Order: sequence, then C-alpha cells, then structure tokens
Amino acid sequence: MPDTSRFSALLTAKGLRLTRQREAVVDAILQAKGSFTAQELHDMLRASRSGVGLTTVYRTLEILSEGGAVERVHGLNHCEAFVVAGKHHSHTIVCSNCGSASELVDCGCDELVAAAARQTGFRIEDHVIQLRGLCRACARKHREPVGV
Amino acid sequence: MPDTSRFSALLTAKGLRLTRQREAVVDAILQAKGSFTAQELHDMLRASRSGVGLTTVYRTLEILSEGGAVERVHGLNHCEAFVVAGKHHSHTIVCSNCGSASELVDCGCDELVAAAARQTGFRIEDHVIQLRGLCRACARKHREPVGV
DNA sequence: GTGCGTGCAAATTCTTTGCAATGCA
DNA sequence: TGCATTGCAAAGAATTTGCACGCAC
Repeated sequence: MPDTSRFSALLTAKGLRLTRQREAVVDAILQAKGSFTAQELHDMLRASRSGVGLTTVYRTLEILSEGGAVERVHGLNHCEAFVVAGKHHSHTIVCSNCGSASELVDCGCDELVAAAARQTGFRIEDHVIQLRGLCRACARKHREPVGV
Repeated sequence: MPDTSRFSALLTAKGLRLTRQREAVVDAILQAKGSFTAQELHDMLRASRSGVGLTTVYRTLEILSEGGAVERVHGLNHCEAFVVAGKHHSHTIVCSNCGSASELVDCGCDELVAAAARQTGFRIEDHVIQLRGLCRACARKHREPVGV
C-alpha cells in the first residue's frame, strides 16, 4: 500500500509520531473516496469504533495539509472539504452530487499563471483551481427527471 | 458613478428596495479597494458612523453575491474574503500582503475547463480560479530584506 | 523516562435566524 | 399603508485551545 506509507513517511520526516489515531485517520481518508470533511472522517472513525476524537482529526488534517498530502477544496461559496492531494502538481474536480473527486493532470495552468503574471504584474505565489460539476455517473442520473 | 448604479440596478432588477443601509454597504465595498470581509465592511461602516448592523452587511453581501456583483475569494487554506466581481467573466488575483485585487481577463480558463471535461468525463458546472501573490508594489518592498 | 499526542470540555470565531420596530415604495 | 428590511440578541456551526493523562520512541 504505497499511499499509506506515503502518509507515514510524511510524519516521520517531520519528526512526528506515528500513532494509532493518526493511522486511523489516514485509513479513513483513503477509504473516503473523494472529498471529505473533518466531521465526516470523525463519523467514519466512530462507526468503525476507532475512538478518535474530533480534535485529533482536525490536528491530523492540519499536519497532512501542511505536508501537502491532502488539500482543501472550495466551492463557489464555501470552504467545503478536503481531498487527497496528487503525487505531483495537479488540481481537483469534485462531484457536486456524490462528492467523488478526480485529479486533473496537464491542466495547462502554468500558461494561465504566466499570462496572469504578465497581465497584472503580480509575483504569483500560488493558485487554487477548483472545478465542480457532475461526475459521469451522477450526470447520467440527473438526465432523467428525478423530481424536486 | 457607473459602479454604484450597477449595484442599485441589481437590486431594483430583483424587486428589492434601495435602502440607506444597502447604499452604505455598497459605498464601503467600493472604497475597500481590493478584498474585504463582512467584518471589515462592518468596521468601515462603524468608523463612518453609518450605523449599519453586521447582520445587514452579511445579508447585503449575500444578495450581491447571488447577483454576481461580488464574489468570494479563497486562499489555499481558508475562505478569505469578497471582491467586487468583474463586469464580464473573469477571475481575481489577490495580493497576499496588502489585499489589493486585480481582475484577470482572457485567462484561458475555457480551454482548461474543456480539457478537464474531456479528461474526467465530468459535466462541469462551475470553476473557481483563484490566484494569490504579491502585487507589484508589495513585491518591490519584499525584495529588500525586511526582517521577520 | 520524556515529552509528544490525545481527548474532553470550554472558548472562540464566523454566520444565520427570530422577531418586533422601522421606513421605503 | 403594506410589506420588505433592519438590528438586536440569541442560536448555531465549525474550529481552536487548555490541561491532565497516556503512550510512542
């Protein structure tokens, strides 16, 4: 399982301890295909009787987010959730119906960033590119009139 | 003042009333060059003794945001603030030092969105492209060693 | 054994809501 | 005048912090 070890490597590289709780959080993250909130992870952990506190979920997400292993996703109006970050530079697309996430590679964002720098004179430090829509499966369902 | 009338047109088009408080909020928004939070607007309004409640600021921002006159901006880690939206489709770049905002036109995001749709099969509904960096003035200052 | 990590509960921050009074159209 | 709008205060949601105990190293 390369993903799990990727997470634990992140912890040890920072001189942090690998605890039962952190492993449980990482497991939950890997099981939550797609996006997830701290609250959702906490629910999953409670369901699997792992007894990890919400505080720990928040703190672990903070660590993983600093280390670049997960990233926050944003909707048009709200901060929404986290996703597992790609291994290389990428952006995320999240299904607004089921929450599943896909990764975007070769998105052409470098050109976009360069153009923006040229246009505005800004020294650009980072960028958030966040797409939202319906995944293939949900788009199919929505084509049929579902009511309400 | 085309900007002010643009805001009031938005209200009347929705059948909403043009009140002293909403005008004050719009004034504050236009004075706040760059990005601003509801709290900051409220502070500005209190400073200019306009006596507009925080609740009203939130509600007015909600209306303007729905009407597309302002939009929310996102940092890498947090929902941050609002900015005045462009008159046409555009994206925003915000200075991480002073909060000033520039608008980006011809950003090439259509191609990006199309490529993403092709790659993932998603039916893309909307996208958030948010850039952050140092504006020209702040970049200059930061070049000199400022300490801490 | 040491000190990081944990979990509870309380604190904090941000935002929304209920309701009576106000004022725009 | 009628009804949208306001503002207070209180509720609510999300997240952070303080502190005593437990466990990884």
